[in-house]
Amino acid sequence: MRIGQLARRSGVSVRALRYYEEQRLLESARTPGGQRDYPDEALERVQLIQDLFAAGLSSRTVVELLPCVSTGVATPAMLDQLIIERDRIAARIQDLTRAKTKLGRVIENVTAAKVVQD
Amino acid sequence: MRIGQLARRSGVSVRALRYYEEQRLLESARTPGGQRDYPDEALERVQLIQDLFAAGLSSRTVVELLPCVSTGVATPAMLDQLIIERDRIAARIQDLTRAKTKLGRVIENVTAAKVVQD
DNA sequence: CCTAAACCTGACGTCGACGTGAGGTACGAG
DNA sequence: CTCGTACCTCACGTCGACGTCAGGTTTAGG
Repeated sequence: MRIGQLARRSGVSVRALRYYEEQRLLESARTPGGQRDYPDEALERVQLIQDLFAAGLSSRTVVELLPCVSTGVATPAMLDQLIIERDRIAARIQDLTRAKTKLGRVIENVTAAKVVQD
Repeated sequence: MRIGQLARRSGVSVRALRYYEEQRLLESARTPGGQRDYPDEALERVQLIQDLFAAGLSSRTVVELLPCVSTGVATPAMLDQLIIERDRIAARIQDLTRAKTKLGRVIENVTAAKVVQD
């Protein structure tokens, strides 16, 4: 599979895929002409990378954790890092939940005020 | 209250407070000498701004929503925006929850493998 | 009056995940 | 062989929420 097709299938840009390779998140074989050639598994990998980015991990962290996320084998340091990131995500969820509740209350207030006004 | 004290009380930097003013998120009176002088309510306001930033809102969005968040009065457009942001936060929470679950499973796998190995 | 600490206004630097444009090469269809 | 499209490698631009440095002013205390 070439880069354009992988981009369309995964929903990320061609530029992003090259960036992933630059950051050593994603490898590619090359055609004799020098064009990238991806195996089918690359699709899952790109989706995994996207998930981790969406969770707020940096590319540096992702590159450290990708091996154990995909293989299930981890060094103690990697396990620590995994736990740190999971806890960070949990804390972030707390923050967002609080903010959502706050906005929800504002919406209720505003709506109530409007109803009264009507 | 002067800027340094507000910074210490709210836990944000002096630079950040000046930035908030630049973005019209926060007002200040001035002493005859030109130094910022904040009322006590500024503390709550800064905390509110922080909460909204933490929820991923941009300063532009915050400046649009601050009036109704603090006063409870909103135009229809503001109400729409409030709902959009709340839903965006909810979606973000979903993403993070999925990622957290995924990392949790990886941690379980790794831990299980290690226990077996022991 | 003097000094140190806190404050002021520019204005440039940062970081991460790409976007974007330039200038050139590879590939598949006809 | 040729054309159009996809691809290649630099390499600079972007955006947002500040950090940081420079050079000067204000304030509170002794």
